[in-house]
Amino acid sequence: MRINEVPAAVTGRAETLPALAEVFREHGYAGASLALISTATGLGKGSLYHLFPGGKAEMAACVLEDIDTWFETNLYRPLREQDSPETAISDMFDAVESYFRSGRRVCLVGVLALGTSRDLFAEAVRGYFARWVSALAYALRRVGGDGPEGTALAEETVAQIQGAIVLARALDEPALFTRALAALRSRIATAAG
Amino acid sequence: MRINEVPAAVTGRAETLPALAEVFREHGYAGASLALISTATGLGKGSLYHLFPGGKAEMAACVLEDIDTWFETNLYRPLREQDSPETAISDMFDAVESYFRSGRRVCLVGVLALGTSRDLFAEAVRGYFARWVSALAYALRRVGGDGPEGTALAEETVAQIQGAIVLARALDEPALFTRALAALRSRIATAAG
DNA sequence: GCATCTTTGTACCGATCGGTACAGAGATGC
DNA sequence: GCATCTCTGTACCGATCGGTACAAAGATGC
Repeated sequence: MRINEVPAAVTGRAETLPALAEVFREHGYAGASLALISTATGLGKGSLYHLFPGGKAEMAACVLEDIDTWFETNLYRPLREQDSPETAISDMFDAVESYFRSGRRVCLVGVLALGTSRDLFAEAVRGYFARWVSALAYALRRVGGDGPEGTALAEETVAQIQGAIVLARALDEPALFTRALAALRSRIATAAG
Repeated sequence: MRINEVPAAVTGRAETLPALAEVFREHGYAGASLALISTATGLGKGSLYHLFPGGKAEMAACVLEDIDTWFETNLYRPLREQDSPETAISDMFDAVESYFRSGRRVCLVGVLALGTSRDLFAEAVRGYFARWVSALAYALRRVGGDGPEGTALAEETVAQIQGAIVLARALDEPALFTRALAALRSRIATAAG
């Protein structure tokens, strides 16, 4: 391990990201204390600051990047590149349903967007939603062909997903999230058909 | 001031609530430190704990109650009781547009719903959204007459409002919020007409 | 003016915050 | 086996956390 520079470190980082993400999701950026992070990851402060010299801010930034990559790979790219836009859109709803655990799991990017920490991660937050909307709008235009209509429907769809997470959690009724996705599917099918 | 029991205290409380609400909105429950609260309200710790012996938790609870009362008076009751449900719904959108400052202001109840602090205020958060949905569903049923359809559309509408706040803030594009409200208005008009 | 009660600023409490320092354990190369 | 480098647990730092104690200031009643 003398020649190569950051092999084990990178590996170790990737493995902690899911636990880190969960802490930030549940407690927000301000509420995620190092003590919580330490227990959630099973790592002491020494290890944490070895992996993330930048502290909490770097942890959150890495988590955001990880999430962004996942969405880019599993949602945005298919929406843009898959041959059948109908299939891509349907796959998107499947992915959303399972990623957000049918409404039981919160969207970290949405949480950050609402807080003051938005300023810290403004660009990442903006990019995440902007690329979601634009990829979906592109797919909608391909399937429907209604010119600029796609963007409005894409915005409404992404907003509906975010709002459904809020509402499902507030009412403690995960079924509401699933229902909302089903309604969106049929709305889009109608608009396209 | 010997006979009556809590006159000045109550007055003082009500006057601090807007500033308190703003702090909780911007920083969340965990992020709203007493130092921030103190500067925002212009009150020292002595005064704050005199007005709210229960500390932060009581402050947040009072803010939530205040918000709930406002929505009950200005939105829910009109939706339930106004003669014309169409007017009530249109007034609701006007109120929402101005209350949320055209998407520049965040919904505190939504913020709390996403965080861990939801557990502390679960009942208040649940009630706020449950009554919003049910009042709107009732108005929609009165205007449309499609049986149980109203609840689904009401849920979608409230979720869309919440999601539009998230998205407008994330993209730093308040116009998106206004656009979303306009789309909802016409969707409801279509569904009703 | 005096006594009473309310209101408020300040000092302080222990706990916890994010972050640093560093010694020693553990792995690796030769 | 020994030197080198990576990793990690622990102790500690100053700052800030939410909350308390309390004395002085301000209002009020008579």
